[in-house]
Amino acid sequence: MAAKLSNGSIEAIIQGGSPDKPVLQVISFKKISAGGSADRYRLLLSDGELTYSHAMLATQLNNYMEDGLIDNLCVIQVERYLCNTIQNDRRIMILLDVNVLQPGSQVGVRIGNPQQYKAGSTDGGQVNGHENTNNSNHMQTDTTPQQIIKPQNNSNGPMSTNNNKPGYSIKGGGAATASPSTTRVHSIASLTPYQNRWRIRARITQKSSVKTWSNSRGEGKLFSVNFLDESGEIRATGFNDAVDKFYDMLEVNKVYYVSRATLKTANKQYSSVNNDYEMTFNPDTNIEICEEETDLPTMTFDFVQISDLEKHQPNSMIDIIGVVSKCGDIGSVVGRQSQKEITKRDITLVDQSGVGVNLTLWGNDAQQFSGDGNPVIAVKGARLSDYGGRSLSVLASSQMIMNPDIRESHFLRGWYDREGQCMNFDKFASDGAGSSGAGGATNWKTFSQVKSENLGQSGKADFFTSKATIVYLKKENCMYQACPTDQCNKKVVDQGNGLYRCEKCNKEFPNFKWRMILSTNLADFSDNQWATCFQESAEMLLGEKADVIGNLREQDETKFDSLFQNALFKSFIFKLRAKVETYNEENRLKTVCLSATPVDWVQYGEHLVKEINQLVG
DNA sequence: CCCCCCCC
Repeated sequence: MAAKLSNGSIEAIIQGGSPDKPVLQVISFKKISAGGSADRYRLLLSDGELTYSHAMLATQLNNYMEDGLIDNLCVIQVERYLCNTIQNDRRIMILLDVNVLQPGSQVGVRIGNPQQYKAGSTDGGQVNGHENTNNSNHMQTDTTPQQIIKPQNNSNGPMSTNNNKPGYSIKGGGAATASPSTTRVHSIASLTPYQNRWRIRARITQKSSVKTWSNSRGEGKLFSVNFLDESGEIRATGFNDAVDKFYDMLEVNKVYYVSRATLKTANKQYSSVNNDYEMTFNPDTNIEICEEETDLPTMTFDFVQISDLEKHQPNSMIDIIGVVSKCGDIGSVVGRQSQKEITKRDITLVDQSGVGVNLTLWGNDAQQFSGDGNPVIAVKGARLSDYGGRSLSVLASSQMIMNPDIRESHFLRGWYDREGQCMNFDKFASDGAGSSGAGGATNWKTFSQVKSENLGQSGKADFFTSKATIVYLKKENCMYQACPTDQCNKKVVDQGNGLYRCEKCNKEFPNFKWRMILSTNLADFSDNQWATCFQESAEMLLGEKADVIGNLREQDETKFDSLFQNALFKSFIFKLRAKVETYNEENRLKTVCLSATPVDWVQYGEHLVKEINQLVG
């Protein structure tokens, strides 16, 4: 006794109608992997009369596939759906909420004798699209949220959610289901640069302040907002005139109709928003506030499990959730570029994958943070770095939420209180070779890898560790007379009267201290690399303290020279920092040695064994 | 057309 399918509903939907909660059969499905981002599922649906292959499951329902709730030949009732026109007038149906009425194993057969849907002239040749999945851009986008926090429409507090029950399907909010206003708008997930007539209805989840810029390409001001609907999210940016036109009118949490903005490919490196495209407001862009009640979500996450962070590219943006197992003290660092002091705090996040990761908070976030009670922290748009194997940083553009009222958070709370708090957690790259103290952060690279992987070329510094041999040391100008004041290493001016003047301290001293800046060419089996060693690492290479070396230079040139001779062809473990810097409009890679330590051959051997084992598989 | 987010 198979369920009765809603005959004719597919044709109705494709032709713009909105039949209520159609009952359909899933003939087959196909997982579409989108290179690193979340999977999407494409379904071949039947209403008993027609089959239709341009149907996608919203990714927040992916668990229906992963848990086997939807299988071949099962019968579903589609509680909520969208149907959008994409390029070439093809219609794509996105299933937003479904109920499985009968599993495929119970149904066992194709119900009725459905024929492939054939549109008029516009859809020609695409009826077999189910087996031919890579021909449409929409199939490869990954714009739908994994987790959705519903708007605060009841009394459960500010993070109220309707989806923290098992399965967490999104329930349509009564009147909003298939109402004319929802069917006439496009879903964010369906937007591409290749179509020009669309309108979305979406909630603003984040709004930046107005920022001005000035560089070689010009100057101006801009702001950006994130839009979110049931299908996904997109970032939109307004420049100059668009700032004046839209900045004040757009408010966080309010819902707007947007049309006629420019769509372009998003630069994922800078975006925490899960969309291949982004929007730029242009003079034609129309934005209107939507005053009606909507059931649009307020926030989405696409969480990465901590143990999976290694699968993601360093410097990318990810969403993370974990329990604060350790909360470091507040500290401060001086920015290399800005020379400004900034406060920071390192905390450790853990999850049920059994791995812990460092998360760095900056400025106000660091100051205000308290780890009391081991809270759950969710961060949308944290920056992933490969320091220490993997670590995370909360940016100004990130959204950090303490104890969010979502399913994952409740799960982690229960797990941590029950067992997590007693567990020992793995760390990334706990490969201890080359580290003396607790740090242990080791990102091993050969010099040929440094080049082939373009380390330091991204505009950000890259840190790595190499075992290398000194093949050349540049003796000239490797030392200077520096201000004797603690902390101040400014070069002093010899006044010729036995006094040395420091311009920075604006003081004269009867003495100075020797400081070193030593250029060295390092080699490993794969390539060689110039690096600059300052005081401590230079002392390590030469095997003497800087003040001794300085005095030798003045008093015993033979011994001074022999220090350099003896250092040649010695090997060390080098921690290096590489970054492209610009001198006279010329870019070159600058590599600075942060530390040099004698090779611990046992540890280094263990590291090599590990690498060999990894190569073997 | 921004895209800096800091330290090891």
